[in-house]
Amino acid sequence: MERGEISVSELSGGIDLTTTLESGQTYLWRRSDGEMYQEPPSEGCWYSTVHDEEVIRIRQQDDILGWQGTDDVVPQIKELLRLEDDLPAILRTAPEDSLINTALEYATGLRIVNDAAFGSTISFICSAQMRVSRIHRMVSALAETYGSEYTLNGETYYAFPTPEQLASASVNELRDLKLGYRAPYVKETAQMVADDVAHPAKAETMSYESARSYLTQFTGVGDKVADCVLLFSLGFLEAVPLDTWIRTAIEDHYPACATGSYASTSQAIREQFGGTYAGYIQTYVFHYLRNNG
DNA sequence: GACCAGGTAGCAA
DNA sequence: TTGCTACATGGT
Repeated sequence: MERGEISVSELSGGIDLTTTLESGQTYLWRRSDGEMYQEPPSEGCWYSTVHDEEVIRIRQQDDILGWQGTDDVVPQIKELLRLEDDLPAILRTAPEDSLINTALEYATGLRIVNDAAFGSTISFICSAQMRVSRIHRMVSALAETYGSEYTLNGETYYAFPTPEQLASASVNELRDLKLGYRAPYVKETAQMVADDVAHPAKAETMSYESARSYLTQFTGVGDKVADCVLLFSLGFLEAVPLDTWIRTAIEDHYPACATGSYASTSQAIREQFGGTYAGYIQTYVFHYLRNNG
């Protein structure tokens, strides 16, 4: 096992690891002291994931990010947590208003994540009409049931299943994991990727609008889920997913942006949030609203 | 017991 | 195109 440290003060804008990993962007990490979201992490507990066949553990203690891995996983951590993003420069592109100012202050150190595309896609298919803690439970169940096992320092970790592994599941098995009506969506999308009909990662090099449209060919992926995948796994930082929270915020704070269709409302709020990094701003606002109603 | 949660597919007009 | 409605499940 390798281990090491990353100095938080060397990151532009720093990071708050718990806020970043428990703000409903990613469901591919787990906490060593039990369930996420309910209570703050206990002192010294770790977050873990399996990425590209390597176990990654990370924790934050004040100004230090401690990490452990099957190898030197610093490059993977930098990529997954977007540690190279210049946070102050990004947040300066946001317009000044009371909601945004409050949200930016509330979630200091929040970074957008960069999950693997397939796991992100399935996670957000599962997210339909579901609270974040339950999405996390569903995704964890998928990993433990169909994912490959990895060992680090005597502990077992589960990778998110490959498309082939997930496509081997029956709809009834997925329903037993409490996926509900999302079960056939997950099955069909996994099958499409396994059969190489299409792959979410292929959207990465497209224009934003084309990429969103491309992703909606997967069963269970509509405009909103597509925007989540674009923002949280494919680097489209302008994507603004219109979920129930953001729609409420639009009605309350930016009524002029509520222009009817998803596409036009999305474009209006994207411009309202400053364009290029609108998705970053959206995630701060979402996190603030979800925790403060 | 309603109501709601990071919605989407299918179908009618 | 736009506007319904059904769809699972668990927490408040």
